[in-house]
Parts: sequence; structure tokens; C-alpha cells
Amino acid sequence: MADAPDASGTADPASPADETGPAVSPAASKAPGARTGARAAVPHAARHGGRPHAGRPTMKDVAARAGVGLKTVSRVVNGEAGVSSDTERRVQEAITSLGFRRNDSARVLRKGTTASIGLVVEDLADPFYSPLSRAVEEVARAHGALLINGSSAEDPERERELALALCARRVDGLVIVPAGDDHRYLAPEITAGVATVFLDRPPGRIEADMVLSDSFEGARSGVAHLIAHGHRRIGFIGDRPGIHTAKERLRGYRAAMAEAGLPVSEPWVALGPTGSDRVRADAARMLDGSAGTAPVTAVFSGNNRVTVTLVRVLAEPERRGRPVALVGFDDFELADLLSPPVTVIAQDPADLGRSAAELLFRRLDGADDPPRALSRPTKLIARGSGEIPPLD
Amino acid sequence: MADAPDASGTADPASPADETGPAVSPAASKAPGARTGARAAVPHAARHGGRPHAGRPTMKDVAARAGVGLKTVSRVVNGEAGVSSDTERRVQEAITSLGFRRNDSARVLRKGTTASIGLVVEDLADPFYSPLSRAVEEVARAHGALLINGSSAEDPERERELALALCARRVDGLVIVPAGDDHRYLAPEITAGVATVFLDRPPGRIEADMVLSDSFEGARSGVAHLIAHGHRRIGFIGDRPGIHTAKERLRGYRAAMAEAGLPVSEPWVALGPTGSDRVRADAARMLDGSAGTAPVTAVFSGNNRVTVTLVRVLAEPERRGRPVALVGFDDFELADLLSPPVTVIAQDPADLGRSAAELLFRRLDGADDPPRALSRPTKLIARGSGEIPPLD
DNA sequence: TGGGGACTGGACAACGTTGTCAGAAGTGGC
DNA sequence: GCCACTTCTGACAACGTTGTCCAGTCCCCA
Repeated sequence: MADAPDASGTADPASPADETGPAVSPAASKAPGARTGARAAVPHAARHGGRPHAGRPTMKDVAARAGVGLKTVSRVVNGEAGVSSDTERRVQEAITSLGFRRNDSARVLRKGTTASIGLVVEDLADPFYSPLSRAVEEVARAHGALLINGSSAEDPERERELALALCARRVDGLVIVPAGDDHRYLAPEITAGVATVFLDRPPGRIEADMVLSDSFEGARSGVAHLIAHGHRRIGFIGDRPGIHTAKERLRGYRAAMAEAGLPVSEPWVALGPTGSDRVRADAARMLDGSAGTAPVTAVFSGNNRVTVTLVRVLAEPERRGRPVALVGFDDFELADLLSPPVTVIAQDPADLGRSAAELLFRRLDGADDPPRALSRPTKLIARGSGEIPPLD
Repeated sequence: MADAPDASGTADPASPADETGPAVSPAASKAPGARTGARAAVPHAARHGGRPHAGRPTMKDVAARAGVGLKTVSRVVNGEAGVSSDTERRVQEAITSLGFRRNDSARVLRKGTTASIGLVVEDLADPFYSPLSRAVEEVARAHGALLINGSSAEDPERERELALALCARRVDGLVIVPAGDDHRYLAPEITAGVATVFLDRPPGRIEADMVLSDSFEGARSGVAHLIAHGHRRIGFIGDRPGIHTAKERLRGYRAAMAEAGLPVSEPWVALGPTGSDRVRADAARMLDGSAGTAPVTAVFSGNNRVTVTLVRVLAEPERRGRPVALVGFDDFELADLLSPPVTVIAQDPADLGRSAAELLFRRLDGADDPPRALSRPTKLIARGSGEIPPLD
């Protein structure tokens, strides 16, 4: 019974598709004047009446307006062949006059592909992750895909929520900077076809593509650099111990010390959250010496955030008298203009993002080879702070 | 009738939902080895064969597996009341054993709301926009919405493409840092119910909500600060003249100069892209004096990117002899650690993002009042570079 | 004038979910 | 034993699009 009136309804040029379905009656009753003419006259009146997109024209409306079939509109909208130029013109007119825009949700449902990828990072605002996000976005754009992204705030549960929400949206692929160390929750998704690339840190308890910087070698070479400049008591301040890169960098630190035959006093090593309070406390402890341990003459910093705090600590007036050498993992803007300029182990965040995204799209294009782990090299950039000799 | 064979099919753990629909035949022919058994045995073999999510279990599959009706599954998935705990348990079992995840595309189509908002900025990697994005994301998250974002690269056409693509995805709302100056293209979308807030710059030729920093007053006070420290020849280097904030800040500069009765030589004013080459050239021109114009003794910088380049220019050895005062619009990390520390007109990007997002969600919650323009104050932070006295 | 091919247009089902509505099963009172 | 009621369940349509398939229409050539 629904069909007959429905069909005649769409033949009507100004077809109120609304009125057939009971679902939209609230919207219809709230904005009854929303006829073609009235709509233009009162821009803000009915704007937020019902559901956000209630009352949007559909292809059916366009078809009725142009006096053609539904599929013909679809063809025009998608630039498919097989529509005479005259018909096309009529359809285009109807489209612009109704303000029609294709509903991609419906398209996605039908086609099974969303042309969007998800990105989960720790913090979108972190100067390490923002160029990385941008690079992923550029690659996505080049492939005609949109980017949906979120910050995990280094919380495994939030990472999981985000990743699964993205999967529920049926993103075509996922780039994840993992916060947690167990990603079995993604197994069904990967099996179902969500291409997944882990970035900066490896996946936990699951096999998948990954793109990592060589944290171990980077840290090793940075600490070796300090040793080469005469330091024998070197501190390490890094990110939380659960984080893979923190562990790897610590391992690099220990390796460099071991290679040089230098002992490591445990008070010289501090892992933890990168908030400035914690870093300041740990720095103070190792710089001033404590519990019978001699103070360090150099510090290796595990990342970006830590380095910036350390730069502040070392710049404090009371520390000026006894210069301490510093090498930091991650480059950062203006590092070269500080005094002393900061020696760093540089990664290229944009390159990491680009590599991960390209790997992802290779998968989406059908690459079937087993998961691979890409390692990107780091580069020591000597600027001054890492070349300060020890005082004693 | 369709149910009986279907049910038996889905009872099979590795149900080949593919093979029932003709829609997937092209995919099947593309990856002919993608047989059912192979999938389980070789996890990565058939993974990217067809459409990304082909063969995912649906509610129908879950229902068949649990021996219940479709709607009951829907009820369980959405935590609706009216399901006995025994039935719920059976459904939950079926869900986990099949690895079912609700398809939000279908949900969106049905419900008309996507629980996602779009954000268009100039450059996600810019240290001004990344905390802003993060703030928008936080607010979105608090409202249970995801964030889809993109960079316009300051290209109006690209901004338009992005914004319309987001509308086609039926985002519930849109936060835009506009690149262009004509947003009439958004009128049909706004009419259709896409809540839209413009951020950092006003919309062009359209009425809509906006959240702006007080660029005029900020620049005026910054230049007045330089004047108060004795400068009479002050340069202004800003962003491209098409950009609203650039114009406003220039206007503030001129106002401060006029208030002090100081003339402005046109070579002291330079607008253009923020790439370092252009800024360096303009800086050199006004610092060295040219064509009978005396060199400036202070520079006011129109933004973040320009300031950083100017800091580098002023730090060059050959410029050290003649210190030049500098005040920059936008604060930036480590500004206080440079020598001299940089005096800035600070905006709070996170606050801007938060305000815009909150305004957006107010609209989505039904607020119907006319579009409003929020102005956020700026704050002068004197650190040293802006207090350098003029040489002559 | 008729027949074949090329082109154009439209009816219909399907994608996976949720809202509506009605039916079935269970409970208690009389 | 029956009715009224509540609680639970499922059939069905609809959301707006695209793929399939068939039916016209037009033109050209024989």
C-alpha cells in the first residue's frame, strides 16, 4: 500500500518525500513552511529543527524535479557515461536548484568502502605528532580519502575505543600509534579487511605492518656521542616504561654505556610520564647527586617533551655555573637557536607518517605479502649542547 | 523462507557470506584463490581481496547464530531494555564468536546523524593549529563525536572541496578556519542543518557563527608597546593580504602608529606568504633601509611562522651589532628561552578551539538564536625582545 | 521499410541498520 | 478456565544510494 501513493508522490515536482514516512513528521510539523521558496527567505528559522540533515533533498527528489529516473541522476552525479547532454543539463539544474548533495553514508553502505582512513596518535597537539598527522593526511588526500583522527592520550583503553569506533565507521584502513601493548582486539577487524599499520611503536600480541624509527641505534649513538666527548656519568630520562620506544632507547643507552665499559648507577635512569614535574624532580636528583651517587655530567633525553623540560631546567640561573651536556631524542623547532643549541637525534615525523600511509594504501591496493616492519634511520645533529665537556 | 538456508549457512563458523551475493563476483574473480578455508588458515592471504569489509558478519548473521530475531540483536547491541538476560547472553556469545561489530554507516543512514564533526584548518602541523585541533577533538569526544579533519593549505578551492566532502559525509557540524572569502557555497548545507562555526577568521558573504581573536586590538597594543619603548620607525611583516587576520593586524599596526602621530613609510609594511624566503627578503629590506627610507628599529610580526623566521634573521651574526626590537603575534614554545626572549601577543589556540566546538554543540543541541561573533582577547607577554630600546 | 546495433533511461533489489507494530509467552486475579 | 495485563520477541519497512538488467529510441545501412 505504501508503494502506490509513494510513486505518484515522486512524480510531483515538489515531492514532499517527508510526508510518506511517519519518521519525519516531527520535522515536517516543526518546519511546515520549508517549501522551496520559504526556505531561502528564512535562513535560520528551521535550521536546527529535527535531525541535522532532515529534509535534505535526495536523488529521488532531484529525479522528480528533473523529470527523469533515479538512476539517471545517479549517473550524472557520478559522471558516468550514458546520459545525453540535454538530460544531464536538466539534472544539473535540478541539483543546484534543490541544493542537493549526495549522501555518502548511503553510498558507503552500498559500496562497502568509505574512502576514509583512521589515525590514532597519542596527542594531536604534540609537535612530534602533528607533522606526522599532516603527512598521513596528504597521502590520504592523494588517494582521495579523508582522514578521521583522534588522540589516545597515551591511554590504552582510549586507544581501543577510538580504534574500534573507527572500525565501526568502516574506515578502509587504520594507522595507529599504539598506547597499549595488546592489540588482539583488532584481530577480527584485520581479518575482516581493515588494513592496519602501526606507527612509531610495534603492535602487541598481533602480527601487522609497522613503521618504526630505529630507537635503539639512535639512543646508542647519542650516548656514544656524549661518551666520545669525555662523559662517564650520564643520566637517562625517558618516557613511561610501558612504552616501546622508551624501552628501546633505554636499551640503546645501556648498550652504549656497556660498550664503553662504563657502569650505570640506577639513580641515573628515570622513566615516567613526560609531565614537567616528574622530569624536573628526576633531573634534580641526578644532577645534584644523591645517596652516595656522584652527579651526572650529561643527560640523554628520551623524547621531545622531556628535552624541552630539561632545556628549561638547565637554563635556570642556579644551574648556569656547572654546564651539563644534553642530547635529546627528537628534533624540535628552534633547537638551533637556544643557548647552547641542542644536539639531537633527529627523526623525521613527516617521513614516518608518509611511509606508514603509503604502506597502508599499498595494502588497500591489494598488496598481499606478509606484514613487514619498516625501520627508519635517525640522524645525530650536533649543535653544541651535546659537545659540552664534563667539568671533572 | 529465506531464513532457513541462511540460518544454516551462518551457523557455519566460517560462513562465506560472499558467495551468496552476486555483488562480490568481481572481487572473487580478482582474487580467485580467496576460498573460505584459505582465509582462516592463511590470515594474510585473502585479506585485501575484495571490498575492505566484505564478508563481515551482520546482525542477521548474529541473529541466525543466536537463534533470535534481527531486532533482538539490535536491542542487545544498543543496550535497549526488553531483552531477557538469557537471550542477551546468547546474543552476546554469538557476537563475540562471530567478531561482529555494528556497521555505523548503516546506522547513520537510518538515524540521520553521524556523531561526527568536521574541522578544516590551514595546516594541521602548524603549532598554532595543532592545539586548536586537539581542543576541538576533546570537546567532540566529550559529546561522543568523532573528528574528521583536513588541511586547506590556505587554498580556498581546497577548503571548499574539503568542507563539501565533509558535508557529503553528513557530519553533524563543521568548524572551519576559512582560507577563502566567499562561503556562499555553504549556504545550502547550513540551511539543510549542518551547524557551522567559523574560527580565527570570519565567513565571507554568509552569516554564521564565528570565534575570533581580537587581532586588531592585539596588534595595536603590541605596536603601542614598541612605541612606548621609544621606537618611531617600526616595520610590519604579516601574512598574505587576502587573509582577514593579516588585514586586521595591519590595521592595528596603522592605528597604533597613527595614535602616536608617527608616519608609516610604505617599505616598512610587507604582507605575503609566510615562507621563510619571502620573510627574509622583506626583513632585510626594512632592516637595512632602502630607497631613501631609514631602517626600522623594531619589527612587529603578524604571526607565529613569521616570528620564527625573524628570530633567525635577527640572530644572524652580522645583525648582532645592531639589536632590533621584536614583538610577535602568537606565542610559541620556547619563546622565553631564546636570547633575547621574545615578547609576544599571545592568543590561546586551545581556548579558541574549545570555544568554537562548544558553540557548535550548543547549536547541535538546538540553540536557535541568531549567529553570534565571539571575540577572544589577546595578552601581551613582555619577555625582552620587545623592550629593546632603539639605537638612535 | 525493416533489422541490427548503439545509446539512453528506468524499475528494482540490495547494502545493514533501526522504528513501528503486532504477536507470543508468561503472570496473576477472579 | 478465562481475561487482562506485562514482558519479551520478531516481521517488516524505511533510510539514500548504486549495480543489474531490461525496454525503449534513434540511426544507419541494406
